[in-house]
Amino acid sequence: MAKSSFSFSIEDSTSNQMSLTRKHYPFPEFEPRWQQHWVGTQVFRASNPGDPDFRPGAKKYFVLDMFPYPSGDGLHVGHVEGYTATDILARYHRLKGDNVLHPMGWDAFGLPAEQYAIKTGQHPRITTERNINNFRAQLQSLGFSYDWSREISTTDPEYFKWTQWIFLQLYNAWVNPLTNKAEPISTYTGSDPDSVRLAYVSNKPVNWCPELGTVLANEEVVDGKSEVGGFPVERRPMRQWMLRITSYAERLIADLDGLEWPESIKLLQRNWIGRSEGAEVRFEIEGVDASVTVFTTRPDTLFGATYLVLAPEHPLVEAITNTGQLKAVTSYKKACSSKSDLERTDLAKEKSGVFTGAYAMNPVNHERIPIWIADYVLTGYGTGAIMAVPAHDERDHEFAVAFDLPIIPVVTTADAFEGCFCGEGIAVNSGFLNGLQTLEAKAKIITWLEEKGLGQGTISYKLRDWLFSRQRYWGEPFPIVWENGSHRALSHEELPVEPPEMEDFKPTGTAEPPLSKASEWVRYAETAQRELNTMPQWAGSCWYYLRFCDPKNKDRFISAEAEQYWMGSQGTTGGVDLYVGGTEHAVLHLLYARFWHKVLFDLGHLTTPEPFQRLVNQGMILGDDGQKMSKSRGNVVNPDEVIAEYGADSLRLYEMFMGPLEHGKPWSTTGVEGVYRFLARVWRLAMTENHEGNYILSEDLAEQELTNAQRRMLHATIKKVTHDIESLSFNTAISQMMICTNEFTTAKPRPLEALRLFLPLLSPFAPHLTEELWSRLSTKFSGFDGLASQSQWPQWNEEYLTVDEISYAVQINGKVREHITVSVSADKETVEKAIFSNPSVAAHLEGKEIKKVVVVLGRLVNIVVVG
RNA sequence: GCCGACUUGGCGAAAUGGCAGACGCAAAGGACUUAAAAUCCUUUAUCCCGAAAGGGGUGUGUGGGUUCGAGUCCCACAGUCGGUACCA
Repeated sequence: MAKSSFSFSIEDSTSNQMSLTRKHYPFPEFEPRWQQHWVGTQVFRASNPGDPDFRPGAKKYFVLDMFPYPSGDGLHVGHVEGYTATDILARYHRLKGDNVLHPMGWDAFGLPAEQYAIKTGQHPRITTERNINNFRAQLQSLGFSYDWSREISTTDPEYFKWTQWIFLQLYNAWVNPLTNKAEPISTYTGSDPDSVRLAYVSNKPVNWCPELGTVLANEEVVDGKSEVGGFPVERRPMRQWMLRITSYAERLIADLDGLEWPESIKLLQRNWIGRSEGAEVRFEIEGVDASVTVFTTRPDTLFGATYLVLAPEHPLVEAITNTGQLKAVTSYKKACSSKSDLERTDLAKEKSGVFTGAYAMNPVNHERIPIWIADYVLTGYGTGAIMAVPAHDERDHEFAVAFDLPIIPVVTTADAFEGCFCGEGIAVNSGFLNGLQTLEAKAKIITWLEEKGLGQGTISYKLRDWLFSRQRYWGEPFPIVWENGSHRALSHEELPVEPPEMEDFKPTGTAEPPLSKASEWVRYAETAQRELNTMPQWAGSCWYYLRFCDPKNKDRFISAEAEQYWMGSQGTTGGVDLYVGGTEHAVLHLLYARFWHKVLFDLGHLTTPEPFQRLVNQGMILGDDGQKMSKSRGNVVNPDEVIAEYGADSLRLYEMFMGPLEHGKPWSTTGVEGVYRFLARVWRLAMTENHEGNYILSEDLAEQELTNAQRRMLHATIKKVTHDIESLSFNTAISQMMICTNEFTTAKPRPLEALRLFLPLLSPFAPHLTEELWSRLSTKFSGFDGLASQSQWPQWNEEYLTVDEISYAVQINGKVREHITVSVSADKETVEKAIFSNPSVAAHLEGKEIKKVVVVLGRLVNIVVVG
């Protein structure tokens, strides 16, 4: 920012008058004025069915931003990019007459506020409120057309009351395997409802982060370290709430097909869910009345299985280990459990493991094969046990080589390979499978296993159930109490469960959550205590898009009418019409929200199966050095400073002009100056400075018929901007508006009709400038009634786009040699005739033999010659 | 390792298989001005021939292919940036 000609910035801030005269156009005066007007008169309020001003004929358009976490750092230029894109769409659809829902709110629970509170002693509610006020002011200073009457915060008891209510829906539901849908738990007829609830308690090992004093979801652990802060994470068993998202794995994959999402994001979700088809095979254990079931994707290689490996935590390990190996097995298990995930990953290069002393029988050939334990087999995936086929699996191969275990090839291929071969081929050394292709062999062995009752075809998923509790203060408390060691739900009437007022919410240093210190709050009744965990930050963002449809509803999380209207299908699979946000939420937020939505859909609370019909990821804005913006690099651009220097419209327009929305792109301050100059040129289309230095309407303006060229330019611009907005190609829409503006800057007199058509086109991009010009023009001329924000999107007329003559490029062997102008109505023969009668074309063809002539009407002619 | 995205002037970029570089930035020259800023006009991929007007060659990461014609489609390779990582 220091660079450039603005060396009087100190004076600017002390003398308002100075700064006003120095700007290319007086945005510091009118931008705040219009922002106040829009907010004050609720210009962008959306009406719901049943509201007095509701227009039943209007199409609905729900355009949503990923709502921000209101951090203390304030708004980032990256926020501005996505929010400007959606604002353009919202304003465009309003001008087209649609009923537009464009809301904003705050994802305000979360660890940073709590950690800041611990450091400063201020209650997170205070800092959160302050940050929200700051964020709201910043968003309003950009002129975003949100319906502020629908503002919500996840920390508001009126909001999290319903977050807790949805949790109870999950708690009180199960997935009926017959229908594959969630149903009320009352339809479950088994003996142990707690074992099938969608929200359940688990004591399995979880990701515990001692530094943060909380457990984390798998998704929040990166390379064995916490995603937030990068602290080491270890695995330890703890009593935790889990959500049974795995019951929805299949549908979460299948329903991606109908969504207008980037293919790369769909792929990311598919990979995360990690569906793999294979088989479970049962191996009898020698000398013990037990069997091990393994999961494999290559049942066709069963004849090549030369040993089994169990995860160290596998429940059978103790029962099968023989006395001779007991010591080795116990110490290996201990070593594994004390290792953090980080160490386990670090040591992954060397395979380790120990022999249990037990043997299993390979069901196909009755071979006696040893059973090992090793930490390269994970307890949470498949059955926690594998059959090792070292000839055809790299990990098994490496392990077999390290521990000198037999390697039997059972698949051949014509291609040469080194070490082990993992691809598909022809089965050998495999008894009744010999000679079969891998695909056929798989089918045959699965049938065989199923007939003999030794196993069956099955599908396994990488996706794990969602660890849903955190040991934090600043989150939604669970609507659960414990009594005599068992849990039960609170009734709807007892919601919301608000967190207790606490002075000290520091981590306890143990696995006990901070809420344990609020002893009065914890004591629910004589014999009942409240659940001490809180929900993760994702909870609030899982359903906020629904609440925006009906934010003030006291009786329901969303009314049926509002849900059907705003989330309704209108010919698509339904949901939010456009959702814009960063790729960082590709698997976490977007998967969790889809899961909750499907549960609520199954239970009859919603009418569509997916929340977000169309998703677009904005690219990252980099510093002017091409690196990711960060405080340590010192390349962070502060939106407030850009607004002060060039205005909100310039910032909005620049971020849209930088390049395609989806791409990452580096910041350039001189680039901002470029669009700033463009906006100043638009200003001067209508305004001029008088002798006193005041802006007045330009004398060049006149009720003057457009020339054909001017009309063509305007209508071409309407057409291109319309198409480009719908395809989110904002950069090319802006360049077309620049071309159009340049055409009119020199026009004298300047037809007012041009401004009547042009200003609405620009208004979604630069709403303040267009509003101001519209208003000033209305003082003297007709056709500028009301607000520009509430005017009409113009319609182009194809007739005006036509031209009389077209310049054809004449290519000879693909190289352009001449340009020849021909009437637009000329047919193929006429064009050919015109070209061959041209003397300079003839000169090029001198002494050559014409092999072929290609005429592309309206574009070019290619003459293929030899010689 | 695996998966994905990307690669076009000095820079950000544009181009339904049809005249590559629109639009903007930066740079250079000019007009206006006492001067500057602002504004306006002109030039600007690159090499060669020419005093000039003009003409010709080469060019979209690299190498092949399809086509009358490829930045765009196909194959192989390289580089950059994301994501992921013993998932059997």
